[in-house]
Amino acid sequence: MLISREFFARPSVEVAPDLLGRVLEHETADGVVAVELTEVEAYAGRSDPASHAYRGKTQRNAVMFGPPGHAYVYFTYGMHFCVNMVCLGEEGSASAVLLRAGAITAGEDLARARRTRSENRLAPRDLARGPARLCQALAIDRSQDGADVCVASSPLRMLGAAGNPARSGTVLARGDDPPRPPRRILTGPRVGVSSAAEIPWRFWYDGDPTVSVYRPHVPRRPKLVTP
DNA sequence: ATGAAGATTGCCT
DNA sequence: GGCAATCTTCATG
Repeated sequence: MLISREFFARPSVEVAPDLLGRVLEHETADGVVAVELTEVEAYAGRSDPASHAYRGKTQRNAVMFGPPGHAYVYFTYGMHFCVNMVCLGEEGSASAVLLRAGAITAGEDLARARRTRSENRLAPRDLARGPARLCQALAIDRSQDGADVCVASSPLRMLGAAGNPARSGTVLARGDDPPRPPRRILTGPRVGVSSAAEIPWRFWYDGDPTVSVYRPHVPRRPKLVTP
């Protein structure tokens, strides 16, 4: 079941905890990989010093200023991609939710192949444990920037989870997972942000092994040049 | 034009 | 726990 655009047309702080347990699916020529979200972070946009949208609209963050239900993908540290879901706060607020981690629910072999660097076999919990790892497992890059996740024809789409309220009471088809019991959601400071670090806008499933480890922001030392 | 910092990760000691 | 990798974006001169 596809998630509606109205779902995303709320402040990101409301959307973020609601995204836990939802499934992001990406279909490419190689196949489908899906991830059930276990950790997210809300960014408020223009009013949030930690948001990429804080200083206004640029070429990079333009999608965040557009309609909700689209993917904002950015490139960082010269090698990593991270994906957000655009939400709606106040008009033009450019709020979004960063997808930080999840559990692979489909296409595990393909996800592992994309994530594998060395000979070591990655454990399932490590396939999408962290925002850049999640993108790598799903093969998300800047070409998915602006993708609409609310239409069935999109290669990148957001689905409701098995056992979510919309499906309770329906007869499960053979092979479907049974509904799961509700899970406790914890909240705390966002990972690696230098400003507004005290605001608890990170949400995750208590005790879930796929949730990334918390790290406070640490400024990197300037490159040292010795003549 | 130039430089510093970054919503991170993996490998090293 | 420390640090390098790697490059885009943004701010400043």
